[in-house]
Amino acid sequence: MDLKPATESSGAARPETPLVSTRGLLLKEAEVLLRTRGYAAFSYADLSARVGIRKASIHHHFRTKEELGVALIDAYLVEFEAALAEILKDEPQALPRLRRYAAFFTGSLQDGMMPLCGALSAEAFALPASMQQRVRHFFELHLDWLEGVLRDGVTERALRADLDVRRAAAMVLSVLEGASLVAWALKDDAAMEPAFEQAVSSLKA
Amino acid sequence: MDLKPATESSGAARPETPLVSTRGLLLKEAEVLLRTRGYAAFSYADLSARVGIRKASIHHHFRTKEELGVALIDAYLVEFEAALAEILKDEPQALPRLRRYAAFFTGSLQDGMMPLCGALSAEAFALPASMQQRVRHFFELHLDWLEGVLRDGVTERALRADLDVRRAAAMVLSVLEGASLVAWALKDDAAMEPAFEQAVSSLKA
DNA sequence: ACAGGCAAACCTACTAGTAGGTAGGGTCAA
DNA sequence: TTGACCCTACCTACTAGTAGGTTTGCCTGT
Repeated sequence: MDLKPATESSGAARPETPLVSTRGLLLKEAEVLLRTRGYAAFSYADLSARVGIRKASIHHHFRTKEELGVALIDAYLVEFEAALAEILKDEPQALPRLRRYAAFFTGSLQDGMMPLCGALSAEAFALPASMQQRVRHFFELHLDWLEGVLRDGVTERALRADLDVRRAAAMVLSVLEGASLVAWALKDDAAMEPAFEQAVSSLKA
Repeated sequence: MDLKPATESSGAARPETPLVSTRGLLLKEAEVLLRTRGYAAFSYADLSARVGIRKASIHHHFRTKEELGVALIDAYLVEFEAALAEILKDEPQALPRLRRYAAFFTGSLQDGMMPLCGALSAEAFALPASMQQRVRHFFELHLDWLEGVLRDGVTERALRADLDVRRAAAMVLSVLEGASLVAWALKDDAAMEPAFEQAVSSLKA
């Protein structure tokens, strides 16, 4: 169904990998559903309607819903780690790094979605163990990255010398996840950035 | 099934309201399910198993799941408003008031539950409209109350004179909801209170 | 160069199980 | 005798997942 731009000009080009793989489409649409409705509240029927293949065909790519969920988080995690690394490369200073980090959360909301792990956390207890484990790993990744950024900020004297970087990292992550949650429920993200800036002001030297 | 302590000593006492009404039990157990699994992921079957009446009998008390959900939030809201009023009565100062407020969130986690509206917010989009509306109202109640406490804190000179109280209120709510979410996913609430204190330190005079 | 094999990808048609909800009847206290 | 409360038995809609067949295109042997 229209995935290939025209019916054929066969011969010349490499034919194998399509521009967007069905698997990739499934992951993308499943992510949208997960980040708007939650894991329990989205179904293979929803997903099949969005992607344009039959429900049963999803099972060809992901044997179970759990496997889809796990693949989804794993794919997201890879992208996210790359994005975090890029921030470190682009921005030398702690405060601009934190603002770029915060932009992930504000950007999600502007796209009409919850942050992935924020969406998953609330129903963590009802999730398959393999997914719970990945959500935990994801948060620990955030906390480790933030801790590093904050530590650099202290040595660079942009942040308070007496800062407990682990606790401060937990605070930054919390305020952004929480602000996302509140903004999502209120359908109003105006308060997100100010809340973040207010919280970060407690870290400054 | 044992709801009434003994078979009867009829006559003397007012017999009408049993010590724990089935309706009350349903609300209580539904709240636990909602705050641990989420709205979509708990069922009338789960609830009936916990309360000890048949699934169909739940419909005698709550015609629909939505009606149960609404009643649950409304009941919670009444209790919560009373608790907030009591803080204002007991504690004259802003910072102790905020700490008592934060204790609602840490207390929830220690009881093994998410805060009610934190649990609901993530799947807000998938909720019936009547419940979405009440979640919004609940957050606005929080924000209004916090705003008042912070404003008093400013006049009492415990908090910074230049504080934007509305933004600061959003920050306090966010950090607590977010810290709950992270603690819930990590199954570790040790970082909650430090994160809160760190955030609040940005408000102090 | 063409036949045959093969596997990826998708389909229709189905399953068992569970979701929320309904119909109607029994019990018992006021 | 009414009505609150709870029951058994049932309904329809939908869930994730399965069985088995069709299409498509690449790879290989002759």
